[in-house]
Amino acid sequence: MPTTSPTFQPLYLQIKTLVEAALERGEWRPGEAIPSEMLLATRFGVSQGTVRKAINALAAGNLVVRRQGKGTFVATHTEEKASNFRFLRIRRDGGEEVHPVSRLVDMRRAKAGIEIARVLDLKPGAPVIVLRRVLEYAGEPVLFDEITLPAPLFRGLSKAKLDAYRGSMYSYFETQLGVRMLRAQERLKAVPADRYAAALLEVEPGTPLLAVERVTFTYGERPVEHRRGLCVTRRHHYANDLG
Amino acid sequence: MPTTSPTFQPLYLQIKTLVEAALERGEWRPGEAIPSEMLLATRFGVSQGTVRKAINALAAGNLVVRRQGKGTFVATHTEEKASNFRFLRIRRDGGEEVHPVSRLVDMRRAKAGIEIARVLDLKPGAPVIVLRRVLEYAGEPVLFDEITLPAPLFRGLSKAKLDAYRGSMYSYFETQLGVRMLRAQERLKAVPADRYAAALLEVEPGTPLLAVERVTFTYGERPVEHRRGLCVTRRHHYANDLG
DNA sequence: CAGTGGTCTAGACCACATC
DNA sequence: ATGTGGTCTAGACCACTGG
Repeated sequence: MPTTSPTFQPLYLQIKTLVEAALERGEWRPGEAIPSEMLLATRFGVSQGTVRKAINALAAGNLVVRRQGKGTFVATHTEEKASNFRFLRIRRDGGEEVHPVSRLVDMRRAKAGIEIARVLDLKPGAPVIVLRRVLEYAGEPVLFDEITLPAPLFRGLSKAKLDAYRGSMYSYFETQLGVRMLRAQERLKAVPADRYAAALLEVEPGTPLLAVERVTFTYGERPVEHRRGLCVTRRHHYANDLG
Repeated sequence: MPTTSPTFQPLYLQIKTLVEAALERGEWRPGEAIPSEMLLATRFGVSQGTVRKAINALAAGNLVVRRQGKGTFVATHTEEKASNFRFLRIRRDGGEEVHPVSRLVDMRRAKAGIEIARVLDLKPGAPVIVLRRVLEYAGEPVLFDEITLPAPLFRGLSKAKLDAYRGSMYSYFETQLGVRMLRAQERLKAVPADRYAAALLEVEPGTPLLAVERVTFTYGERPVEHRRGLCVTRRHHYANDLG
């Protein structure tokens, strides 16, 4: 029954919160099916229709994926078609889809600067891990990323293991470290290539590059990654749909 | 009752198509309320719940806006909060929201080149209107747009009228010319400023600029605008959310 | 075949806005 | 008080998947 009160929240949103909490606590793993609507309905003591609305809301936020006839599954970065597409917006100009390959440049431990600390909600000087990598499309270096992660959350990350892993970086974080990337904010600018990026991306210093700054969030809107990408847009672009 | 057939389409989607057609034919004007769910249900001979699903689908595509207790309204570019925000992703770095001001540079008639013709689904050489304008944030030129429109659809467009109009360009198109912008695709690159853009944007030639190429669609996925923007990203950025 | 999500209905009631 | 969209329920049936 609905809770009538000044801070009214519909029942299906309360159910949504409960299921979301179960997801966060790992009751079902990424890729696994969650219980059927009927089971959840009896578990929470509401009708199937109410559970349906709750799950639809979760599906709208890409926390779960519905598949008719099969069930509802915890979203994962592991099996997304061609292992990409939810967060990577860089495309070839022509249209032919090419799977980029990631090449890890280096990895080191560092302390959070004041800006990184602010966006990751850390104390300045907190330990972080900094990864650098290059994405190559058809052998051509296109994107240079510098990725900053809070060290405690990503304990156990090693260059060797990441190098050996087949699959996307977010897939690795999810399956090996238990950190799930759910949502991200990006800010784009145009900047000239510095000497270091120019060398890695095989362009002249000063070449205009697309700078993509990303903050990625996990459950509870907690920021867990900062990423700065520099992209050569000679034969590639950043695609965006405005609905 | 549902139509059982090999090309099955649920009833609510059929209703959605009917309402969409009514919107396109202008049965209700932008900003106006459409009939209540009950009225539409009797009109189409289905239950209120089915109409609800149809309208929810339209609302998800931003064709209509639902307002509890008031009704469902045809989406409009005229009253969107602060007259912007659905398509303009350029923001000040700081965060203080500043309303940009549009300054029309020139307007001329031309013939579609091969590329423009392709994206606007016209024949090469078809008549188009080309607008150029600068967007200023707090008096500072930030974005230079070159906007190409199919001439027949935008008959009656004049520089004087556009100059005099208070409100966004899409609001003008919608209220004065009956062309509604519903959806857009954007492609972003980083490019060096040419001399002309550099002068208008008050930067040095060669300065990296964010190039935003947009194709905008109206009902039926028909492209009706091509736009190329060049943006100074010294104190501004392009904001994007990845869900 | 049984089980899943998806659709459709009818009715009751709630929250919000307006008069 | 009335009318709007929003929630909740219960039940029936449909479409899809897999054994």
